[in-house]
Amino acid sequence: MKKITIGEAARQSGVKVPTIRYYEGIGLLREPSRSEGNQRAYEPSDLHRLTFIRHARELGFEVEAIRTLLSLQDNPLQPCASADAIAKARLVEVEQRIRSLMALKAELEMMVEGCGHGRVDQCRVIEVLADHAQCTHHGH
Amino acid sequence: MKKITIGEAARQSGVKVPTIRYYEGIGLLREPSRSEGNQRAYEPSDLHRLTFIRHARELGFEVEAIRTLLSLQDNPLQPCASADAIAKARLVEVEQRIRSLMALKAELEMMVEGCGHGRVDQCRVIEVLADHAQCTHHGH
DNA sequence: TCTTGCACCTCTAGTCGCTAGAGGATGTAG
DNA sequence: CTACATCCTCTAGCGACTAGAGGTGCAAGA
Repeated sequence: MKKITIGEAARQSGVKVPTIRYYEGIGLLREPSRSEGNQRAYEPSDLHRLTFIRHARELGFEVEAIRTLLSLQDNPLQPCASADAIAKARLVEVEQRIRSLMALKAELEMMVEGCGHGRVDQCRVIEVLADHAQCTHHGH
Repeated sequence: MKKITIGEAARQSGVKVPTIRYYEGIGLLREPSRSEGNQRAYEPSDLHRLTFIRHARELGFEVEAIRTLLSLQDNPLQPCASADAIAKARLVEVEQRIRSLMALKAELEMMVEGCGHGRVDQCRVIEVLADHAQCTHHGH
């Protein structure tokens, strides 16, 4: 098996070099073997793990959730209810976030459209911010 | 004008007490006058400013953007192009974030639906995370 | 062989927007 | 007068990195 440097691992996984070292520090990634000159030498399995982590981070999973997902991956004979629960919880979060962002979008659009590009004292943007009652959405 | 305590200001503005002190520390809020016993005494104008800040934070504006928006509000005779630009930039951010979250939602739904509640080695959640090529959306 | 220059090493501190807690002073109600 | 809530300042912590200092390793060209 070919070992690769941390820089190469970064290139291939899409995770930055300091972030890889950070993941090692918090125990997401095992400590790799070292070259004679004390440089980290990664194996293909580390690369897989890194890619898994990157993908999960992109999906917005927190490090603690990823820790659980990784330990599930390491024990493939367990029931996958935990993985399912984690993904479902994340899905609910994402759905909520989308709803809230849609409301914000509507409010921002109202602000921007209402701006007549005149002076600040007639500006809808400032006005809406100053007076919450003008919001169409009062959920926040 | 009636002065109020920081706790009352927190209650009326919806901004927590330590957060109000924090805003003062970073210069978003002026230093209020003090009572004999060195306790902060806020005026109605401070309350307006706090509400403005809270509302802007809820809309996701960063503190630096709010600093600019506040200085615009303080100088109402200026043209409002800056406020407009800030709001527009925020709108673009929100739209991008919504798009990206929609893609994540689709991917998470696929993961959750595919999970047959069996063992981890057949779990779609883990599988998709491990193999990025299975994603329907390759933007990330 | 030497040197250039990049990639690597460890360690600490900074980012953002708060939040938590220690340890003490003040204000108010009974 | 005594509780007790609220206030004060100060420092440290959160998550997930990112930046920088100060030093070592290594491969390639002159």
